[in-house]
Amino acid sequence: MNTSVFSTTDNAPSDSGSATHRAYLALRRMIVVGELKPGKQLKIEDLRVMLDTGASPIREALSLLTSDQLVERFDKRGFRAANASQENFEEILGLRCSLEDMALRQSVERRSEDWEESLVLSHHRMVREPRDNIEVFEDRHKAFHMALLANCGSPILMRFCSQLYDLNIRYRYLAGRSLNYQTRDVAGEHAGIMQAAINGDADLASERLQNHYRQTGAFLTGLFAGSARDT
Amino acid sequence: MNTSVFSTTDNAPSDSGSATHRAYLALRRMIVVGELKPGKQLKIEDLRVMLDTGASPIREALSLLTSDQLVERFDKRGFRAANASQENFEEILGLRCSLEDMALRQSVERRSEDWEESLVLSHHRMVREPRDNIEVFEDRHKAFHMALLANCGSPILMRFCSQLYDLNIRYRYLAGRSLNYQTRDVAGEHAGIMQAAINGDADLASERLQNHYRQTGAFLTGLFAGSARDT
DNA sequence: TTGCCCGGTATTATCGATAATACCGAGGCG
DNA sequence: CGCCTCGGTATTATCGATAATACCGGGCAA
Repeated sequence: MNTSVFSTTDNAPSDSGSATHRAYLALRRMIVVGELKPGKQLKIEDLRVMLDTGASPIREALSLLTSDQLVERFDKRGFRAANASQENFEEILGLRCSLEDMALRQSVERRSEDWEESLVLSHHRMVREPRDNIEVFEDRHKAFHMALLANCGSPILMRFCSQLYDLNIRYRYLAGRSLNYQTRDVAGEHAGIMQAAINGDADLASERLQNHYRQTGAFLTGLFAGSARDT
Repeated sequence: MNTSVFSTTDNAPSDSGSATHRAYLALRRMIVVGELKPGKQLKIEDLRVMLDTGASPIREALSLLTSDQLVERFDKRGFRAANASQENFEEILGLRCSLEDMALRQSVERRSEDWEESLVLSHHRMVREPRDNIEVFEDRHKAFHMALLANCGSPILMRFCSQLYDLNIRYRYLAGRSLNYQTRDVAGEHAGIMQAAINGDADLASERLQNHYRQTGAFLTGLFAGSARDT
């Protein structure tokens, strides 16, 4: 299936791959961006109609998403979109910081020209992308962050990071894409991380990366306080 | 499905759960213990006959195993048991050391009476178990190691560790259960780790745990050198 | 009135059949 | 002689129907 670790929205034409793969991508997108709300029962029949496909691909896609932790399965009682909670969010944030720290340091340690170039490239693609289509911008954003880690030489670790990234970004969407990017100089943060990485300064790069995440994290955690939860 | 993180062989009666769940457990077992060799094509039809069930449960089980990294999926070309390689093994070993270190330290930091008791208990169950049925002993062994980490408070991290454990133990089976346990005082190592954990000495516990893993790791790596690979 | 039991209904899990696709080998062409 | 093309065959992917199961509400009894 999706051998590539990144990409929430595959760039291949939408008719590509199997029905299962299409369903997988579509459902993942819907969950990540919050079209399917946390805890929501995912009824096969509904989804089948919604995506205009058979029940089997849906089932299989949901199974796949289960292991991405985006869907929970209850034996004989169907599937649900994964629940969201502050604890869960903080767990994800913490793990992400730890694992990405690890991956980033390895990436830097083994840095090469190719890697540096891929960084510059993915960074450029991100900044070039206008913000009017949030979803594709977020794709670029993920691509950039994954590129930072991609040189770590550990596919499994990459996979974990990618998963965590998706779990995390979901909270960003859930929180509504309100403020956040406004006051901070996010672009500057990105550039700073990249520079440190290219310069081979793992400590600095990692520190900047962690700050980058924790700031967004603190912001989101704040929202949890006075949140009108809708089920 | 399997909400419990551990347990390779579920202890519930074998007819429990859905056909999918049964297939999942059975296939996982077969792959982990090496009955299905790395790289082997997993033909739906064969497995269907072997496990005496329908094709759908098999497909779904294979999908699930895909995300456990025990099965690889090739779109339109079916499934295979995951490949094994020295790099892969070393990657797993390294990640395992890092992640379990993290989890163990958190566990120790938050230690409680309940947790200490669960340690003693799972340890006892392991040592009590005679070695004549390797598979159930390995279950106990895993249970013990997972119990060490279980107090870390991070389900996702636990899941990762569990996955890595399975991936790793597979190599142990692949290497043949030859020597290994002979010369070393494995029992002593286990007890030592547990003691340090209970005493709240995270550094010592982690160090012992790492040694525990790396020794087995070095042993297995050695085997890779003069190995007659059978495909 | 309150609690329990029993059907009806909705939904999932599973199966068997069909359609789509890839792999392999034989034969033809350059 | 080697390469390419064209079926034949094996295998997968998908569908539609059926069986199994859980959820909900009405009716009965205490």
